[in-house]
Amino acid sequence: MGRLTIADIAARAGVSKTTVSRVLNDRAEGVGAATRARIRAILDQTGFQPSAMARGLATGSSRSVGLIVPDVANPFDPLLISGAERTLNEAGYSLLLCNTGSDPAKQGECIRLLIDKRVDGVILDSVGLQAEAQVRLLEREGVPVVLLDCRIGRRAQRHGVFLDNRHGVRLAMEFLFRRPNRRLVFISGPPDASQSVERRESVEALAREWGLDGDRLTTLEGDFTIERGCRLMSEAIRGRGGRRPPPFNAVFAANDMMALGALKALRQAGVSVPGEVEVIGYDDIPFARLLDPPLSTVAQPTREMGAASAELLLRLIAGEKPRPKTVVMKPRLVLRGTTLGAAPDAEASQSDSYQGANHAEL
Amino acid sequence: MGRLTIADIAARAGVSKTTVSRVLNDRAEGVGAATRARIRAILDQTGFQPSAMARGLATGSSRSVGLIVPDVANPFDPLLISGAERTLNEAGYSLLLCNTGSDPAKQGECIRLLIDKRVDGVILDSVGLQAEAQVRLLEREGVPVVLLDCRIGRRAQRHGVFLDNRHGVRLAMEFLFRRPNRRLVFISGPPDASQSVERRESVEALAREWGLDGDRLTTLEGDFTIERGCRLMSEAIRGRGGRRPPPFNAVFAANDMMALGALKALRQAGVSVPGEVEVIGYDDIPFARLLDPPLSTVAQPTREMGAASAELLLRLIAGEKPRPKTVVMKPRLVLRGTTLGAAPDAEASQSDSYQGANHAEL
DNA sequence: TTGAAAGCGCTAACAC
DNA sequence: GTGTTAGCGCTTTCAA
Repeated sequence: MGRLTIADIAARAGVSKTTVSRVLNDRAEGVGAATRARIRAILDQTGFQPSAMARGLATGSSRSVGLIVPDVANPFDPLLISGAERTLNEAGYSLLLCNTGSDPAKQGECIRLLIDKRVDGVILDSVGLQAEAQVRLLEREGVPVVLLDCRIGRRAQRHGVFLDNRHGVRLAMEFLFRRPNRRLVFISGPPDASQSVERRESVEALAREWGLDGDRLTTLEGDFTIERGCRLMSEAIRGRGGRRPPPFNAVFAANDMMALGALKALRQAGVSVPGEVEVIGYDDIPFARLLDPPLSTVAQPTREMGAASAELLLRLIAGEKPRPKTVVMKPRLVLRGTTLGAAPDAEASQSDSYQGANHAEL
Repeated sequence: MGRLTIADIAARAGVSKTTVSRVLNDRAEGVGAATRARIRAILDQTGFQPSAMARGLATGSSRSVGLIVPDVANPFDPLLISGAERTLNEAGYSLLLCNTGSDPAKQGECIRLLIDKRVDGVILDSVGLQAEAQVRLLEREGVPVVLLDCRIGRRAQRHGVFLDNRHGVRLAMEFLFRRPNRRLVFISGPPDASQSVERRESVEALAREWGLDGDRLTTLEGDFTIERGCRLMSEAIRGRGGRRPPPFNAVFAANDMMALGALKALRQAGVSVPGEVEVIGYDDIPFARLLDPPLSTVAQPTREMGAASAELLLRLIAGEKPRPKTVVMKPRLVLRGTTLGAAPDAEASQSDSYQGANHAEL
């Protein structure tokens, strides 16, 4: 092919590479108006595109950032990605996407890959406990890191964008316990996901605060999947006998997928939702509102979180030392069809759309 | 920070950069066993990561490819991405993800960006009619392109991975018309998406072939969104009067989103599905099976298509001239709860999972 | 088996 | 305002 280089342009314009470079980078000074125009013309006419690699090598910046997510095919991650991608692109950065499949080893490989691509920064929506060491690898290389929706290393004050899970849990719990005689089943997430841990601990804290005994609150150990949510719920319905109605009247799942599974189990058992049992999920994945009945859930401003992480990272890359170091977003409780006293149909929830995220900074 | 360079390693090992480079690249010859071991040790110990940019500049290959999709947040695209990402990563390539938001202008920018990143190839799941010119831009630069699930420029024989939409439509139509007295509403997609056009033309071809008159087949102009599917369906139900039952007993939507909207409209109108009206969608997005009733649909092996596009691109990058130039995948008809005489519940459709994609090559 | 030197395409001091 | 000269960190002939 023999791609055009800056030298070719310089030759055609009868100037030096430096001058072309100055035009390319829109430097105000250093080039006369006439020369500039002439070079511009040649640039347009040839459609010359300077090599980002060569430029990166010379400047020490690749103008790209890595985004590591557990699983693109999750209903959750794409929103994070799209929020981040947009913000980054507008700032002239491109996105190197890494999918770990929730495998810590693959996550390590991704990080190494990003290091050798010399990304200017990394947004990490991570899993696993090796993450701490992996992040340190990046830090050692001087690569700014923003944690996205995951806490790593309890103590370390790292930059990050998080959801206020304590608040989210409180919203759901206060709603479910708004009336007396509530008996709740909480389906928790896996113990190795930080969001899951936070949500579970928040439920437990509230239970202590309110003096809930084992009769009022049962916690089931889930894993964020539909199947598990479904299985746990069928077992809970059957209880020790096969009696009906079920020994509880409210379900709170640590994510929407498990809530979905739970709904399925309830339906199969002929339990009416929300009549006999109210159900609240967590996340507000796009399909939550499409279910029948549409799922009531703790909504997180996912896309905004992605965007916020990109903004934070951009500031770090620019060399700022942002205080505060973390952005904590507030979840909202969205009541739809799986709870009582709320819009029974998706139709009525047109006003569901996020009304601008709350940025509460710590 | 002062990152380590190959020169530092060379100095520590008391050898030349060349020698280190040879070890780095696992060249069999040219380095004695002892030296090699010594260098290896230093490499591990320092955790040295060579700069992909410098390497790329020297070799002329960035070992990265661009993937352009309309919208990550679609239920459809993530599967394509994950299929492609995996294959590429295994081959040592990383993925530059570009989200066009279905905006042809943004798509142009993405392509320019990828060119100046000097990606080794591009996978394009495109939109719009300017695409032809944009692709030519890449071709002019000598960048291999694989079209993914989109046809561009009717005549040009470009490399690509496609779905056999004619076959998919036939499967659905033959099923729906398996009994006499069927009156079908076909909800088509937008006229500027190639898949949409193919599906619509296939329906029309079949209608001619079978001599279906306007009484048996009504085509509605949709746009692939839930809302439009819902609105079109409610209008169709009301028909010219407000009579019930509706003037049709089958609905075929050109994608699942519109089928979803149609289901909602039917439910709101109190029409029983599949009792009074059978519904078939297209795509088999992950949530199709989670609906109640689970959606019958024409399933495409989305993830496999992503993977296939990556494989094809990899071969092009390797300099092969693959014949055939295109891979056409076969869709399957998945009968679930919105059609009669099939598994009425998602539970029964455990065997739904793709049984290996059919690769029919043209 | 090893190394010296040139060069990939660009930017950035520092002249002129 | 413009050009010269050095690199950026690697690979790759070509000699030794």
